[in-house]
Amino acid sequence: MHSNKRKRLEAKGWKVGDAKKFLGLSPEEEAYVEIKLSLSESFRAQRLRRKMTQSDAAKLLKSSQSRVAKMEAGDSSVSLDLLVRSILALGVSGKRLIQSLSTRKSSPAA
Amino acid sequence: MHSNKRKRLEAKGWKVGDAKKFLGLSPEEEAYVEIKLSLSESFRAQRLRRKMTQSDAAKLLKSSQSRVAKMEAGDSSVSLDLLVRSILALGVSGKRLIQSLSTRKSSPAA
DNA sequence: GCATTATATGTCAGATATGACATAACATTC
DNA sequence: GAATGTTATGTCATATCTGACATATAATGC
Repeated sequence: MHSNKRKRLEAKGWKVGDAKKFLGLSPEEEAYVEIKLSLSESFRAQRLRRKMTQSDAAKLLKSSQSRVAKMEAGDSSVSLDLLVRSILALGVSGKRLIQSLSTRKSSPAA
Repeated sequence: MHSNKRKRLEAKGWKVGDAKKFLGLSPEEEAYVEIKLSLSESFRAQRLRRKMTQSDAAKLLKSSQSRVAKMEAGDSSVSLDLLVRSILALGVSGKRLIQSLSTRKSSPAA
């Protein structure tokens, strides 16, 4: 694993440092986690771009501040469905959502 | 709505023809459905490319033939998570999965 | 320092997705 | 048209996700 990727994951609380578990992830598990993290970061970036607080976003999404925090933290209790629907609800088009998956640094599509 | 898109959705059992409900979908709801359909079709294409039956795929995914059928039918009971994890489990890389979302005809990214 | 605001973490009852099963509908070969 | 193989549809108990709440931990301004 490249160190910058490791850093990204550690920063999200995946505890890569001491986790045989993570290091043992199969390629498909790793790709899945990367897609989720990428969406998490997209969501946060879009929320901040719109100068919304987590509570503002929660209201828009008819969710709660705590769930928004978990979404942005890449918490394992958050589904891809919720992430995708939330990003779309912020006004990002399907096209741009997908572009963001392809164009990010350390992208799952890299 | 373009007639080719309508055709795609009708073919998947979304009953667009008589559905005010669908025609009334907001842009984000429509984008979400399009992403799901796109993944459904990707999954089926990949399964067939590997010359697997739905039962073969179910075994690989530790799921069931009926759920695979629902995945491919774009059934609303199937999550994005399951679709994405299943496509990855067939051996498609994260990169190619995302590319397929961008490059298809009538893509959600179009 | 201490309010105030924003974000993070833990828990849980209710909602939704899941694999499994039964069975139906289609297709292909004989 | 019977047999066989494949895919589709309906249902259900269990597993997983969800919003909500409480509360903790930053961060910012005074």
